[in-house]
Amino acid sequence: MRNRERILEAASRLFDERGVDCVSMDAIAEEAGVGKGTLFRRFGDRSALLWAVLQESETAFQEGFIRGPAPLGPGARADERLIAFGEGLLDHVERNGELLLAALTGVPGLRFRTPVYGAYLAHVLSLLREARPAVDLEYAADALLATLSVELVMHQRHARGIDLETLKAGWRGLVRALLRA
Amino acid sequence: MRNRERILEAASRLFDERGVDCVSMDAIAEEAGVGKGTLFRRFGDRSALLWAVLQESETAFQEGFIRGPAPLGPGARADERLIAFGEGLLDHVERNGELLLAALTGVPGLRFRTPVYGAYLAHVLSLLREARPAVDLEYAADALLATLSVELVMHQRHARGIDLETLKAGWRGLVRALLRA
DNA sequence: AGCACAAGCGGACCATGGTCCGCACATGTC
DNA sequence: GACATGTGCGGACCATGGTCCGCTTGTGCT
Repeated sequence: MRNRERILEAASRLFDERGVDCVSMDAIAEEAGVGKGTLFRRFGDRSALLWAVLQESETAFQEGFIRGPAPLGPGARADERLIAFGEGLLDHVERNGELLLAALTGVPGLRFRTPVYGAYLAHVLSLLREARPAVDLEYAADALLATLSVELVMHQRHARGIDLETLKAGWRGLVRALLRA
Repeated sequence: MRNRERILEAASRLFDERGVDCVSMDAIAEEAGVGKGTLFRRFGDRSALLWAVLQESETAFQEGFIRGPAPLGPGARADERLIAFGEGLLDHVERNGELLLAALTGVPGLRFRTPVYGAYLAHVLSLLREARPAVDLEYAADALLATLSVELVMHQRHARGIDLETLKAGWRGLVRALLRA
């Protein structure tokens, strides 16, 4: 079905023009020239539509840490990879923050049920197992990911005005402190 | 104005009966015997109404770590107080999770703009300053609080089924690892 | 008491995410 | 070509959070 593409293009266009929060589902349907029902039949809900728009960029990031070049991908030490993962995720949020934030808003806890969170968690957990810090690894993995949550990072960047490099430095410090343990 | 009390009581009653998510603003207005406009004039929005319902319990918790007995309140070492703070917050979420979750859902980033977050942040930051770990203190404070976020804790407890004691143990381990640095 | 004024209340109204059903059209069969 | 069947589309409809305005009610002055 070509409708799916038309909808995603219409949505992207409107998001660029007006910002994600100012685009209603009705507006997307109209811009795409389809009925509103079609949007919801194809995507289920608003959040899923936003994920679909993000998918390309999300896949690229995941490819990067699963199969890409070191230090993000395999080949570097676990501590270096963990640092690179956080820095990469911060960059990803820098580029796609608005969309990510909107995609996670609404249903509470959605974030954790997403396959994306599963992939991140599995990755961080496997790096922690390799690095063997003296803490509960599962707990630490959630804790580290919480530090990189879109909501927090967006708040640090835009409400508090902390610059990206400072966040990356904070992340490096945190990871090193934890792995030293 | 006695309306405020009537509304809060009606809301609490309905929340207990049906669960927070199954109670609409219209239902609260009807139960309280007031117009819907009155709800919004008094509280501004749904989230603020929920905070008002929570206020007593929230204030008690904050009193506890600001002025209460050690180790939660003043008198213990910073590391012990930080551990007690996290355990106390976990207990608080255990008791009020549903309401807290609902109160934070909706507006993204609301969590961080709340005076509650400000109070927690200031507290954690001051304990960290006292404990002097070798990390960026502001970054670490946000990171620690992110670990205790209602959304994450509720997910760990109810979707993943991790028990409260395990979370507390994880928190203790995390804090000790960080302060060792 | 009668009147002028202010406060604040109620519920009609709006926007938006999400649902649902009748219909149009494409496809397959004779 | 005519007809049966199924897919999937559109937009009316619903629920809910939030807004707004006209009116009631209480207050103070004469």
